[in-house]
Parts: sequence; structure tokens; C-alpha cells
Amino acid sequence: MTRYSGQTRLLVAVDCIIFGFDGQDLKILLIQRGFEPEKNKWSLMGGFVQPDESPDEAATRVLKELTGLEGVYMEQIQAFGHPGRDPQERTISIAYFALIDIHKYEKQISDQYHAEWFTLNNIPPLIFDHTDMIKMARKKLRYKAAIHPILFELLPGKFTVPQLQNLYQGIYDTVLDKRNFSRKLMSTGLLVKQQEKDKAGSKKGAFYFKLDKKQYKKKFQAFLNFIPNPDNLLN
Amino acid sequence: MTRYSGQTRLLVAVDCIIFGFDGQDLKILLIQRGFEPEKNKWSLMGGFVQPDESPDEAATRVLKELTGLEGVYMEQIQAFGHPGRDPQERTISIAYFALIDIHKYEKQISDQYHAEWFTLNNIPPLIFDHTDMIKMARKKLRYKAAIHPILFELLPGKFTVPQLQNLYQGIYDTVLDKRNFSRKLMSTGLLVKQQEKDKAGSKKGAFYFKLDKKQYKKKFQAFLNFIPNPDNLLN
DNA sequence: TTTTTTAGTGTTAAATAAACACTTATTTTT
DNA sequence: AAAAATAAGTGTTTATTTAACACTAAAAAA
Repeated sequence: MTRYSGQTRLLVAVDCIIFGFDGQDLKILLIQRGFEPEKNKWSLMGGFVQPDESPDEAATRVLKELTGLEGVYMEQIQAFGHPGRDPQERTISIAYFALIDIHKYEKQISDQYHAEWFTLNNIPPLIFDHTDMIKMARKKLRYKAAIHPILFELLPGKFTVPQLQNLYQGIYDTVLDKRNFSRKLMSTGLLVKQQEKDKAGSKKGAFYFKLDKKQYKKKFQAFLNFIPNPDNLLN
Repeated sequence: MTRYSGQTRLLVAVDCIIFGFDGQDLKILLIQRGFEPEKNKWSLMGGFVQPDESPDEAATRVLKELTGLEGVYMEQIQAFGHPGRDPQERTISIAYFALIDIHKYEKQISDQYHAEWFTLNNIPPLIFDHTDMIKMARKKLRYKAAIHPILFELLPGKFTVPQLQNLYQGIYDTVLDKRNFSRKLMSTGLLVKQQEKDKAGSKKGAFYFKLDKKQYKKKFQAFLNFIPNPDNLLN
């Protein structure tokens, strides 16, 4: 079969915005680029889409390369394709965000990528349009998390309500009333209270909860409205 | 400057899902493909991203080519990139949806593309993964329109409340209470009542309204909740 | 003039959201 | 051993929003 004639072929890459939450702050995993151009500058983890893989598969592969993790929640954000965004060669990059349990993150033995976590208000200057990508990722995350119970993907198997509240507060850069937050949360029926307490976070200790996986799957598409007046807070 | 070595370059295309509303039904503009492969089959309007243009620009260009329209509301949906989605040659396609005022649609003189409007439950078999693209476009449109006053982009300068209600009902495949709908709509402050009536749609005639452009810009980001219980209706 | 058709409008009840402060458990300090 | 410090946990009231509901008005057609 003949190919389309007279058309230019372009490099196609994926870049991953990897979010993690340490119980206190929302963070992004960045790497120090090991090759030219812009060697040693900070950037998102990325890679080129290979002939035999879809962009989704490329993003999954790239995430695994850096973190060792599989089966992670990922979502395509959008394609970034300004000519000149990569000065070396025209490249279309498809951005993805991933939500990982930061505790499961395995520092790859080789430490080949020199990766580090950065809190959102501490992002260093990045190569190309990666800063824009992060901005879009945050926007999309806010948008989605205001409506769907997506942020549980960032938490470990067991977590406390105050931790979860911290997470929401961090993402929306706001302060929530803990009584209303807790009530709304419990009313979703997504959480199962554990006997055990987390004693690290406070003197009194806070009860652990686990996600009810079944309910989670069932209610994932429901409009949950965790965030009061989201229109003030989005963007 | 050297190029990235050892990587495969791919074709990158854009495809446009062009929505229009005739006052009764939501429709999509499709073309009969004029070249191989799949010549004469129905498809979305698309084109390859050129070396000097961004995907957004390519989509804008492609839309203009087909409809003659500029300054149209467009939004990127996502990139589709399964290897094999185009059997002729590996192509990554970035899908966009556009909302146009169907009355402004100018049949291009050449009629080079053999375009036709199809109602959503009447879409013919399409080439490649274009059916999936339309599915995603509808999903994204439903999602966005449940929250933002985006559907005005589909309407002409003046329109009636019953027309608008038809539009919402069509998109969400549901029936709305006209008292509640009308009240909610008016409370947005987005509409300006005209003296004139549309006499075409009914015996009594319905008053025309126009969009208050200033308010529209201001409130575009607000969470409006036009649709009761959106969680039942999305997807 | 009667019938038909669709536009237009108000009220009430139920559900949800928002605002608000004290008690409890535990550790640390004195 | 008692007191102080810290963060967790919990209930009520009011305001706002949403949902359900049915009749009148205008114009054309019969």
C-alpha cells in the first residue's frame, strides 16, 4: 500500500505530569534531562511514541520507566504542537497526567533520570512548554476532582480524613470547613472506617479509612460536588 | 542543529467534529472522502498538520476550508493514535469539535467535499476511528455544556427559549420542565429579550432573545448547572 | 366561533449547602 | 501528677437551591 505523498512527518512524543501527595502537599515528579538540548535542565518525563505503540501505551511505558509503577490512573490532557516548541526539531507532544501513590514510587535503581518531587509553588524553570503543560494538568485535575472522586488515586490504601482534606485544600488552594467536608465525604458511602489510628499526624491520632472499591467504581461517574462554589476556584 | 536521531516520524492530522443546530436537531457535518483509501466513504473533515502550523491552526484552517467560517468556537478533544487506525500509514490524529451557527454555514462554491449534515442518531458508517471520535466529541460536549453556557455558540444571533430547550433536550436526550428551564435560564442574566417574535415555530409565536455578549464572557467560566442530575445523563 | 397548538408564567415542598463552636483523646510540659 | 497544648471529631440551624406541579394567553386553523 502506498503512503500519503507530499506530507511532512513529525516527531510525536508524550510527556507525563506525575502527581503525588505526601499527606501534606501535592507534588510533581520532575527529572533532570540527561541529553541535549537543554541537558541538565528540569523537565517532565517524556519519550517518543514508537511505531508499534499508541500514545496511551507510550505514556504508560514512560511512566513505568521512571517510577516502576503499572496500572496507574492516567488521563490524556491534550496535544501540544506549536511549531518551535522544541527548537531542535518539530515535535508534537501529547501530555498526560498520572496520579500515583507517592509511597509506591520506586526510585529506579539506576537512578538514571535524576528525578525529584517538587511542590506546586516550587516548580523550577522547565524546558520547552512544560510549564504550560503543568498549568493545563492542574486545571484539568481541578476540574475533574471537583466532580469525580479522582483524588483517592493519590492516596495509599489507608488514609485519614484530615489527610484527604489537606489534599483538597492544596489542590484548590482554599480552606474547607472540616465539619461540612467530613459530612459530605461520609455521605458518599465511599469510605470504610478502620479500627486503627494514624498517630503520626497528631497527638490524638486520626482514624484510618479505606476506599470501598466497589462503591468507588460504581460512583466514579457521579457528580459529587466536593468543592463548594467551584466556579470561584477553577482555572 | 541536529535532529533527534533514531526516531520514527509520523503523520499528524486533525479531524473536526462540526456541530450545528437547526432549531430542532443537533447535527454533524460529514464529507464524502474524495481520495483513496476509502474513497467515497463518509468521514469527518480533516487534514494534515503542516510544518508551519500548530494543530489548532490546522483545525481552524480545515474548518474554514469546508465551511468558509472563521472565528468559530473550537476545542481540542484529544489525540487518537492507535497504530493501524489508518491502514494506509500510521497517523496520529488530533480531534477537535467546533460549534457553528448552521445558518452561517456557506456551502463552498466548488462543493469540493460533498458535505452533508447528519442528525446524531443517523450517522452513517465512517472511516477509521471517526465514529469513536464523534462519541468522544458528544461526551465532551455534554460534559462541558452541563456546566458552561457553551451551546449559545450553536445558535444564531436571535433565538427563542423553546429552541434553546430543544437543543439541551437533544444533547442530553432527555425532557426538561419548561418552567424550571426558563427560570434557570433567565436567572443567568445572559439573555436579552427582543420585541420581535419568531412565528415559524408555533401559532402563538415565541419571543426572540439575544445573548448579552458582555455577561456571556464574564460568566463563561461559572458553573451553571443547566442540567438537573447531570450524573444520570453524561457519558 | 370553536378548536387546536404551543408559549408563558408562580407556588410550594424537599433537598442541599453553608455557617457556626464545643468536647475528646492524647502527648508534652511543668 | 496536673496542666497545657494540639489536632480530631461531631450536630444544629438557616439560607439557598432544586424539583414537582397546572393553568392561562395568544394566534392560527378549522
